[in-house]
Amino acid sequence: MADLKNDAITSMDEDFAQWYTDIVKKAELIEYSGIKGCMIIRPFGYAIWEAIQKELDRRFKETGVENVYMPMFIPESLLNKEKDHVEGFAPEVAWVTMGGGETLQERLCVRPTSETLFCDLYSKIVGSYRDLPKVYNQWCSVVRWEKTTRPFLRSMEFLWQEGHTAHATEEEAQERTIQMLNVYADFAEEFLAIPMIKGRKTDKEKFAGANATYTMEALMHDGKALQSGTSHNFGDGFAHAFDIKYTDKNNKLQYVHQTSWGVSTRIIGAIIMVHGDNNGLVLPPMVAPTQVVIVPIRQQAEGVLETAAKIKTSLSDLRVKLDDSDRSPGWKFAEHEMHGVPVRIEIGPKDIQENHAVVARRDTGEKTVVSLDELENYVRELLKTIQKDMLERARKHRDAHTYEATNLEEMTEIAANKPGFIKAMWCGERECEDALKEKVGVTSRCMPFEQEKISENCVCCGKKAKSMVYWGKAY
RNA sequence: CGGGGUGUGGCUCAGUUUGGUAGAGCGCUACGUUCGGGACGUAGAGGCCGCGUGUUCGAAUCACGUCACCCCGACCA
Repeated sequence: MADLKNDAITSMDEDFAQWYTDIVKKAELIEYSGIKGCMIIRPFGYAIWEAIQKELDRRFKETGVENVYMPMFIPESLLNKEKDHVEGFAPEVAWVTMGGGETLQERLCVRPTSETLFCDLYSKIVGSYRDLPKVYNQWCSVVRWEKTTRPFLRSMEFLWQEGHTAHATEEEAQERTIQMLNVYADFAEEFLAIPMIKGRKTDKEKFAGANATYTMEALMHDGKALQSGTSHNFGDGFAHAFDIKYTDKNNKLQYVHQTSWGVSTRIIGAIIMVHGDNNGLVLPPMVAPTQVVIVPIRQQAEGVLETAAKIKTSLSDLRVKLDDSDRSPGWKFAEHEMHGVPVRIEIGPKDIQENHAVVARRDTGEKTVVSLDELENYVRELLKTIQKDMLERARKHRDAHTYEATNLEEMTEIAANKPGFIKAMWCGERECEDALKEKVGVTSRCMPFEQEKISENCVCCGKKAKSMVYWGKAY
């Protein structure tokens, strides 16, 4: 704990990128390793990931997901089986060409994602309609040879989960694709207090090898978008490439229909950039490794630590920490604020004399004097309130930074001056999507499920519009 | 992968122009006084200057190479 504590972080208004970097370092989420693009996730950062894993995994299993573990190496021949997929990923795979000092007969890629391995497995274990569906998931790391990297947002190796399913029918696959997107978005809103826009990716933005990609997009504090989770419907494309067939009830051979879906440690970047402030991280109570910290004032004075310990015991079903280190109170305040602890209880001799404590909220900074008799209930309620308020605040911020444009001039003006989402109509043509990227500097984030009619015509070419699209600058 | 920047105790940086063998503040350790928003005093510890090669009597400083990190773009979870 020797580092950095006395330096304030860069203000987010002054330099958002530097603010982000300061937080990941000073809140002790990560340390840089000596390896390009690979970060060390420190205990505090990993605790956040564990909380995410635990909750997501629970939600997965409620929908019938089973966990497996796949090899981290993929033989080149296997990766090459599906044309779009290999073309999409080839530029960013790492290859193992030697083992034990010998050159390999066939080189192995370090998985950038595991569709091919799951397909290979399914081709072996699926034979009858009775074997379906297969709803597998794995928690693992993957490697993508990225050109530039940022902690959590884009690293060469990152942690994630990847779900891969095989179904008898197209309808069932589509249902599962949407189901998992909903699991993600509900999780993000209820657990991480991050409101999501759900929708479909344009063909340009969809996953290599997919028929359709669905996404949830969040808006960061600086007005940039972050793709926070994706769910893909593969149709039967991979099934044809990998020969995954089953015999149906009528004794006819059919190809399976598949899906895949993933959420990565990138979502920790979203937590930071949606909720954080100039004092550091702000964590929603649900995901916070420490939900309540008790800071004793003049802790060697009689009765202070004893009272603090009693308070801790009364809240022991929560994640409570009593900070009785010999730092000054002010130091502890700043320290726990940097780590985003949602609630702080201050307790000193004066409080004890008057039978109360001071309760401070991390999200608003508000301090309240609470009777010791009511403290337990007060804190429990406060955690719920904070969780709710944080979602509400994030939603307001997003809505306040969501704009509409009906023509190119408007859109250019907004994109240049008002960071955020831009809702605009689109004709469905790739040329217009490319042109908006070129001229306006925005990419399509998604075609939301909740469509609105902003106007009749495409914001770019003026022809008849097919759908409303969220546009923006993205991480 | 292009463009820009940075590597000197744990952290932030000075020193590099003009080569002479390393400094400051913070942090850290011990003791004491403190404690309601990053306390104070006293005494200490800690660095072959990212790495490599070269030039030189002599390199943190000059040259070449290399690695890593940061920022901005193009591509991705």
